[in-house]
Amino acid sequence: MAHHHCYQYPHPAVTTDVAVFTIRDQQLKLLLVQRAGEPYQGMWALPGGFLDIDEDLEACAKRELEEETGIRGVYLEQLYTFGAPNRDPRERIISVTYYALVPSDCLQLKAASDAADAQWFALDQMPALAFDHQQIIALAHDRLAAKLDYSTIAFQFMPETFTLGELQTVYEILLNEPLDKRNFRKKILALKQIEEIGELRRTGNHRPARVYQLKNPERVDIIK
Amino acid sequence: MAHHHCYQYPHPAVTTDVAVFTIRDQQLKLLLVQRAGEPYQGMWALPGGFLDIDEDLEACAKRELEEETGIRGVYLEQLYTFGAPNRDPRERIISVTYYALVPSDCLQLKAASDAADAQWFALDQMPALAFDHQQIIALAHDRLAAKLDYSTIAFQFMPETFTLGELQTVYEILLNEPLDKRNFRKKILALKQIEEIGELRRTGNHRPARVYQLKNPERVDIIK
DNA sequence: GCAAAAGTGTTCCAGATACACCCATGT
DNA sequence: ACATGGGTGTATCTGGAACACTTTTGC
Repeated sequence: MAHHHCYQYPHPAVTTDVAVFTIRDQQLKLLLVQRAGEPYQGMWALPGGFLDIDEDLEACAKRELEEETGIRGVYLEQLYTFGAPNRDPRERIISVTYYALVPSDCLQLKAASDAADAQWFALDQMPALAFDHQQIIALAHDRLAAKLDYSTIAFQFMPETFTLGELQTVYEILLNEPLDKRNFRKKILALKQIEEIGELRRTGNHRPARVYQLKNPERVDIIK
Repeated sequence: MAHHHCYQYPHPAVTTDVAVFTIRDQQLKLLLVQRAGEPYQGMWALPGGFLDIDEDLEACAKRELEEETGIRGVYLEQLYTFGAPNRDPRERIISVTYYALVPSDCLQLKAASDAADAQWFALDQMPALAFDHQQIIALAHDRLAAKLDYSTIAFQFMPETFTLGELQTVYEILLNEPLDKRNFRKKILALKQIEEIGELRRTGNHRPARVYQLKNPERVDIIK
């Protein structure tokens, strides 16, 4: 039953790995799974796994993400392909990596067969990571930071409806600096990416806030 | 001698393909090779080929590029990884694609074993292309256009020494619009990426131009 | 002396930044 | 009544865009 798939020349294995970001507890966090098997058993790694032979790359990333963490329907973008000859001790593995952004109200994490556990980690409190995943995360974080400036990618962190104050908080966490409320609102509304749904949300001892939603929830636009 | 490399699960093949751009005859051109064997025999394709099992991805792109076209030592950056299940009729192939920029004085093209011929094509005069290479080229062109705005990537088209007039012509070709000479010089010199070598170049019936060179020829910086 | 590209500063405009007060609610 | 975040407009600054003439050479 073993080694029935034979080729004239050696073939590397191909995997996908996904760096999933969200905003939780006023911090940017990343989703990791604890490895159930060798190699690097017990260490933490990005969700991901081997490509099925008739499966599209992005479909593989989505499938592994759902199998290992229960997350689905998120914004997903290809990041980079890693293929250093010895990045995996078992065999030559090419990893096509993706990064994903999930809304801050996404709670549906589940541990599944390939992963003993899945957990959110703040970027400055990461455990020891398997393979070259530290490098993948660093690149994903750089890309996310760059895209904040010239795209509407940050909207992908928002739940279906949200207030301008909540959106500003997300931007402040991502940029790690306070923003001016009036300038922020002016810039966001000028993008014409969100619209009022006509409701007010009351939370706490203060004036209720207008509720907005994205006009094109799936879309990330390049701005400027 | 065939099919000695066996695996428990099926493995895709991995290739690299490279979209090489240059400026020639006042046009942005792309390097294609004519396919010597099946599939798509006689059609044109990007230079590229199969990854050796112990070879780094970028090394593979550079090796195939030199084997098929004689070009070496160019600026090379990973573009995207294509892996639609039926993009190659032979077997499942994942292609890690790169794009490269070569200086406009690069003449060393040679036909080699895998490619019957190598030739520069203007982007609006492309022949029929093998596989999904049309799609790869479109993406590479988009990326190049985007990077013009926020990086110093255009300098990679310049030979070792050049004049500001030559540099402006390159930008005008890439952006497909005339530029104001004074604003262009102001912006370029503000980048502090080039320096005078102290010589003048006289070409034609007019005043000689100062000759410049890059301070860091290998480096591409993000600007703004 | 004429044609052709090299070289050089200033004005103007638009988009980003800085900034302070009133409003609606819960306790 | 007071504490809390929601909501709003204007003045200033800065970086990009527009713009014309003199210089040096080959013929």
